[in-house]
Amino acid sequence: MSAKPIKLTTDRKSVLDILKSSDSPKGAYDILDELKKVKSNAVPMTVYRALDYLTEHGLVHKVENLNAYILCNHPEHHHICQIIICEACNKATESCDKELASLVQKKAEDAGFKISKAILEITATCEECLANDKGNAAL
Amino acid sequence: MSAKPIKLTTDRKSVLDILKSSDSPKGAYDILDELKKVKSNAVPMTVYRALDYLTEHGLVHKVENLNAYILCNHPEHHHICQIIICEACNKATESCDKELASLVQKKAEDAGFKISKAILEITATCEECLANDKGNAAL
DNA sequence: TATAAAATTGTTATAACATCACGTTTTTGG
DNA sequence: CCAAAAACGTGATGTTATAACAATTTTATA
Repeated sequence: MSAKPIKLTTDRKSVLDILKSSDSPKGAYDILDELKKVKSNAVPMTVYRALDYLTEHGLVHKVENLNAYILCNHPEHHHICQIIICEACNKATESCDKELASLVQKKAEDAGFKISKAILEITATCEECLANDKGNAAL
Repeated sequence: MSAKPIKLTTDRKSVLDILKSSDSPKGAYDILDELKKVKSNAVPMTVYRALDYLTEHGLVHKVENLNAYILCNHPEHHHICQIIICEACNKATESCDKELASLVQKKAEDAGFKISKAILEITATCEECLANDKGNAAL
C-alpha cells in the first residue's frame, strides 16, 4: 500500500544526517566537507546525487535563494511549502500553511496554469534577532 | 518629491533593453552574449553590476529557480510579487496579487518575522501548452 | 570653476555551484 | 542464476557569481 518505498543508502543517510544536525541551510560543498569526515573519498557528485534523490523524494528542500539545502519537516505530505530565513541568524523555518498553499493553488488555476512546483522563500528577521537589534539600536 | 532617482547608464540601459526584448527569463551569460553585440569589451562583471542595480531598484527580478532574470512589469510599486514560469514554453508571467501578498505578509508577521524580501516562484504549464499537450496525448 | 568625494567602469583572477560522461559495482526482480 | 536497473567511482568540465584594485566619470558644493 505504501506508495513511497524510499531507499536510504549509506550516502543518502549520511547527507540526511548532516542536514538533520543543522537548522540553517547548508550548501552542497559544506555538506561535502562534512561528508568527507565519514567518507574520505566523497566528491561533489556524491553529494549532488544524494541531494537529488532526497529532494525528489521530499525529504529535503533546496533553498533557491541561497543555493543551499535544508531538511523537510514533514516529508509525509506534499504541498506547497514556505521557507522563511532569518538574515541575521540564518535559521530557517519551514511552514506548510494550508491557507496560503491553497490560495496559491487557486490563483494559478484561475490564471489557467497547472502547477508542478511552487516555492515561497521569505528573507526576513526573526523575533529574537529583532529584539537583539533593538538593544544595539545605538549603532 | 520623487523618491526614486534611477540612473540608467549606458550599460544598464543596454541590459534592460535586452531583458525587454524577451518574455522568458535570461541568464546572465546569455545577456552577456547579447550585450557584447553592442559593447564588445563587456565581461561578466559588466552584466552583474547592471543586474544588481536593476534588481535593487525593482526594474528587474531574479528568478532564483532558474538563475535567470526578467523585466519587472510594474516597477512603480513594491510588493511581494509572484512569478509563474511555464516549463513547456519557458514564458514567464509576473503577477502582483494583493490578496496573496498580504496573506504572506500577515503569516510572516504572525510568526514574528519582519520581511525584507519574499519570492514566490511557480513552475507550471500554461493554458496554451496544456492545450497543445492534449493534442499530443498519444505520446 | 576647482576640487574632493562618490559612483561607475575596466580588468584579471578566482570562487562557488553544478553537471557530463563513462566505466564499475551493487541491488533487484523474474 | 541471470539480466536489467539502480547506485556509485572518478575525472573533467560547465555554469554562475564575486573579489580586488586601478582608472575614469559624475556629482555636489565651496
